[in-house]
Amino acid sequence: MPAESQTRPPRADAVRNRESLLVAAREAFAEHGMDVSVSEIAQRAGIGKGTVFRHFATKESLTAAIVSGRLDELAVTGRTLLEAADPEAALLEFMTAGVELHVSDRSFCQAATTDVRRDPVVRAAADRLSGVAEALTDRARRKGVIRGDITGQDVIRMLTAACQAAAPDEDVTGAWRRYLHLIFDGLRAEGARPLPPLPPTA
Amino acid sequence: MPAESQTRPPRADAVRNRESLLVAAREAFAEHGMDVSVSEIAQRAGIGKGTVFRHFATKESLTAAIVSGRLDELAVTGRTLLEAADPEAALLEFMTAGVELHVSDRSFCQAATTDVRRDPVVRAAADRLSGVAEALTDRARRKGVIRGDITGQDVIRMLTAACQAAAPDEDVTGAWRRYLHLIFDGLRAEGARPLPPLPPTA
DNA sequence: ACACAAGTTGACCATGCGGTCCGCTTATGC
DNA sequence: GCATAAGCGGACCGCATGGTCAACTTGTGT
Repeated sequence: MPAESQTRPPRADAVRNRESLLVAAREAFAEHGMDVSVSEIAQRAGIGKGTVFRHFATKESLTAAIVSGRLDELAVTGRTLLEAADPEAALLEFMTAGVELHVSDRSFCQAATTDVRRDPVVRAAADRLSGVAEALTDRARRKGVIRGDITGQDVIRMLTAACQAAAPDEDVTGAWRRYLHLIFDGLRAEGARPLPPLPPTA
Repeated sequence: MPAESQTRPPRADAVRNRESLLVAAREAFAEHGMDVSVSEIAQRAGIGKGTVFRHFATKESLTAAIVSGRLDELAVTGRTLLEAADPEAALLEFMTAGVELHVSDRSFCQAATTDVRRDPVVRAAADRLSGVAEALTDRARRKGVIRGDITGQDVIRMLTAACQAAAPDEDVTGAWRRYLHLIFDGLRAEGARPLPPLPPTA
C-alpha cells in the first residue's frame, strides 16, 4: 500500500483531550481575555498543564489557534451570506455577526492590539476572511447601494471599528447596534463625499 | 497666618524627578504599550525604581495619571476648537486630533480595553472630555450639518472607533484618515437613516 | 493477554514582575 | 555650616507565569 499514512493516527483519548482543551480555551479567553494562565485553562479542561503543552508547544500557538478559529467562523457565516437575496442586508448582517463575535469574546477585542496577528496561522485565516468580505462588498457595490470607493478591507476595518465603539466595558446592553448602523450609513452611496485615497504603500 | 499650607512644599529635586518620570512614562507607554515594566520606566527616567513608587504608590495609579493626562490634552484642543468659525470643520478637526493621539500612543489604544478606565482619575478626565465633545457636537448639530440624533458620547465613541480601524500595526502610512472620513460621512445629516435607539439603561 | 509506544501528569525551574525597605544622600531653614 | 527630615536607590521579597521533565498510565495492534 504505497499511499499509506506514515504516522499512526493519534490516540482516541488524545483527540478527546485536545477537544476539551480547545473548548476550555475558547471559553476562558472569551470571558477573561487573552491573559488567562495556561494552568487555568488546563484546570478548566480537566487536564494537566503538561498536556496543554503537548498539544500546543507554546501558549502563543494556542491563542493563535483559537483566534484563527474565530476568524474562520466568521468567514463561514460570511460565505453562506453570499447566497442571500439582498446584498445590502447581507453585508449588514455580516458586519453584525462580526461585531457580535467581538462583543461576546474579550480576547478577540484585545487580539486587534496584540502581536497574535503576526502569527502565520492567524494571518492565513485573516486573509480567508478578507476574501469573503471582498466578495460581499463587491456584490453590494455592484448593486449601487454601497459607495464605489469601498473595499473589503474597509469593511473589515469598519467592523472592528464598530465593536471598538461598542464600549467593551460592562455595557452588555447592545449599544453597539447603534454604532454599527451609524457606520453603515457612512458606507452608503447616497450623500457620499470623496474619500482621501489610501497612501501608496497600502 | 491662618491660611498657611500645612505641609512644606516639595523639594526641588523631587519635582524635577517627578517630571522626568512622567515624561519617561509617557514615552515608554506610547512606544511599547501599557505593559512596560516599572523598572524600565525608571531606568529611562534616570531614577531608581523606588523613587517611582514614592511618587505613585502603585503602577496602576501611574498609568492612570498618564492616561488622564492624555485625555486632558485632547480636551484642551477641543476647547480651543470651540472658538473656531466653522463648527463642522471644528468637529472634524477635533476627531482628527483624537485619532492622531491614539495612533501615536500604543498604550492609549490598549487603554480602551483595560480596567484603567475604572480609575476615578481617568473617569474624571473622561467626563471633562465628554463635556467638550458634547459642546462641539451641539454647535455642529445646531448648524444642521450633523444628524440630529448624535450625542457627544457618540462622537467620542466613533473617534475611538476610527483609530481602531486605523490598523494599530505597522501601518504608519496614515490610512486612518480614510476611515475617519468614512465615519464622519456617517455622522452627516444628508442621507441619514433613523438610528436604533439606545437601550434604556444607557 | 501482552508489550510498547503514545500520552498524561504535576512537581519543578527560571524568569520577570510589582512592591517593600532601610541605609544613604541632599535640599532646605536657621 | 549644621541639623534635620524629605527624598533617593537598588538589593530584596513573594508571587505568578510559561515552559520542562521523568515517572507513570493507558490505548492499541498483534
